[in-house]
Amino acid sequence: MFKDAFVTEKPPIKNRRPLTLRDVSEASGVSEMTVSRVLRNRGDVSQATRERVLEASKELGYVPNKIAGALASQRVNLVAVVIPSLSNMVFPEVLTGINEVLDETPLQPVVGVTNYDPEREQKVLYEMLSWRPSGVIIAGLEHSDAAKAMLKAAGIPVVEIMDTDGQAIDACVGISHRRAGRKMAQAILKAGYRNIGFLGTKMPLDHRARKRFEGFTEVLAKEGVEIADREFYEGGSALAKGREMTEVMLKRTPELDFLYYSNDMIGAGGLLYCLDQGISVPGQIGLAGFNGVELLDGLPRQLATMDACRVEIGRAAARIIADRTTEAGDSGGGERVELTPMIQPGDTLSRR
Amino acid sequence: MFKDAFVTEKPPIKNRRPLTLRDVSEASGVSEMTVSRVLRNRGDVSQATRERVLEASKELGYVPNKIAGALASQRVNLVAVVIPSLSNMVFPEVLTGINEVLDETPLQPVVGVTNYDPEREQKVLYEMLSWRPSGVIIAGLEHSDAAKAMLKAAGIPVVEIMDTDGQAIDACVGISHRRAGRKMAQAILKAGYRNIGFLGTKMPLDHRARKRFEGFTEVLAKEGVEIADREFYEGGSALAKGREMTEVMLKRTPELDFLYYSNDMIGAGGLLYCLDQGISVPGQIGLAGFNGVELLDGLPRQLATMDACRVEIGRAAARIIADRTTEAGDSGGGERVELTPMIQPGDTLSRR
DNA sequence: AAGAAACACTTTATCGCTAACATGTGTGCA
DNA sequence: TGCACACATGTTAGCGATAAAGTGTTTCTT
Repeated sequence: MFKDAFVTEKPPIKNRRPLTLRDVSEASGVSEMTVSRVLRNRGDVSQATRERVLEASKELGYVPNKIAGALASQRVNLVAVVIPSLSNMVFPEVLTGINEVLDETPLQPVVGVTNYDPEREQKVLYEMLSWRPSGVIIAGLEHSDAAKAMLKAAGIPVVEIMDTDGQAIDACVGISHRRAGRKMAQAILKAGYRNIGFLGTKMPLDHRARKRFEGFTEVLAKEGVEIADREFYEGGSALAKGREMTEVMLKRTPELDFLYYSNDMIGAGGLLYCLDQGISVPGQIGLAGFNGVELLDGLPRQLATMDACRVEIGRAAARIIADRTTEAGDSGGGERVELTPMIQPGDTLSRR
Repeated sequence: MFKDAFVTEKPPIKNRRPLTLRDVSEASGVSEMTVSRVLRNRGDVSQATRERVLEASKELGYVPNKIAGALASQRVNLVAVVIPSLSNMVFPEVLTGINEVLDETPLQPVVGVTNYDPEREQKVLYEMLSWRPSGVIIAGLEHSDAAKAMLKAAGIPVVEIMDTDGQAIDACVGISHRRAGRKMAQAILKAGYRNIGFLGTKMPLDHRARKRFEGFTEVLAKEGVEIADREFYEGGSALAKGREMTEVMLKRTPELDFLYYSNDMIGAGGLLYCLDQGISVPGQIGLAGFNGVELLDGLPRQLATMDACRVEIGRAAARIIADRTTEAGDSGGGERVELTPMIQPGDTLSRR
């Protein structure tokens, strides 16, 4: 038919059906299997045909169909990464660590965002698992029962990250937020502060912030100190919120001599507020945040904080997945990596 | 055999092969096809069987295999999103917009990060296209020839975002950075500033920053004004860099009366530096950034900036993809959406 | 009351690839 | 010379789903 001749001559960009291995095999005069071998660098293929195939493939602009490939080989080089948010900076940094390690493997991360919503987490997880990834990296140890069941049933490596205070499904990489809270409390008490205020996010769903808070109050309680005031926020620009909350709290409870913020962003806001108001830091009032975000480097004074080891968490988690998918006898299971965050006293903690 | 009996009785979490439609169909006594129909809510199924199937499916913990589904139906509900970075905050916001829109469709975004490296972009794109997504959203108009070829050949909707100054492959959503640079220059000149310094990233690969710079200098030139000093940075904490660069520049060129920063983060650093030094802003020196990041709300003074419409860009891009994949006659092609960024003069531009 | 149409399913044939095995060469070694 | 064996390819049979077409039942129609 004319039409066919046409199509063969110069595929009119539009109604051209997608290229397959067959097209490449015909163009290079070998079997589809050989083309497949060349494209995957697997098995014995002579240099001559290899070149011929590669050329034909490039010529046509062929892009392999991984869907078909994955189905046939029962192997998917994807790693599902499920995190609560991208606007927190914490998680992009974790992703950086994951990328770093996976870049040297055939594995590829796929990110899903839950917005701190367990229901959404479950949905996202279901979606991701339906692509049959080689592994899952998921933030937190708290998940819906259904989500836990899915993870257990998936039969793939699962690494829960960020937090080690709790029962992991399989492997686990993170820091103990409870301990982090305790450490900070100790440091603050040691510096001599006694009237301590806490400022943070509303915590029903931010389990890690909650655990830090619990560890924090636990140590204070042992010394007979109670949180003198507290304030919680939700949404909005964290920096601005930090400002506002600090103002509110200092007006309400002027005798405070220390403010512990559940993250560096609101802490930075508080710091800026104090400096604005001419409040002497850390003399009159001490401040500390949590996370060690890079941002802080540019502030007029260095906020005391605690590094959450974000990049390292990402790296370690990715390494576990990579090792387990590579190693023949899919060895391990249940790895547990607890990193130790260090206090960075900055300029706002020691009372000189 | 004993072993089989065992496996049937109580699948010992380990050597259990993954569940398939067949397992569900056997468990509920209908054909695989019927199960498939139920799970996808498609076609006629009686209420009775529907329930039976759903129960069996939940009971077993079945998760459909989208790989197989996609291959069979030749439909993949993924949208590839290719962006240069996640640590810039600009892109997470774009993603937010994309998510917002796609959440109401069956489509799902998959993110790839290029680190501003064209070669990496090409690789990431290749990877993504090999999953045969329903569409591509990609940042920028500048791509390697091979990347452009792939995009053209893919036969799917392609939306290039962020930038409208140039030739799009297919659709395009963004702002004109050249115009944004021009507008800012006009506003600065109008406010009476004449000794203007520019601070930004090293630009070989950040085409949008480059275009803003070009637009900016173009307008200045028309008025016979030349950039009095300039400074570029790379890597590190943007806030800290803003501080440092500002210090360096003001020491080198004390007669400057305005500093234009290529992004808000370094602008904020500069602002903090000026306030620290007791330099009167905007009296003695005016400042402006670019992007309208939320962060700025918390600063002691509101930095002049220009909203880059990030969330809206994400929304519009996603809408184009969604519309084209839904609509029967896959209508359009070549949509072009140019958004208009507005100057937010804040407290650092008008000379009172 | 007979044919059409709606319903509730099942059967069959792919989708594009890869695993596993089959086939056909040339080489080395006894 | 012949047999093993590495190499270079081809063949066949799925992977787990869905589209499309097929098979019985009901339920309208008029």
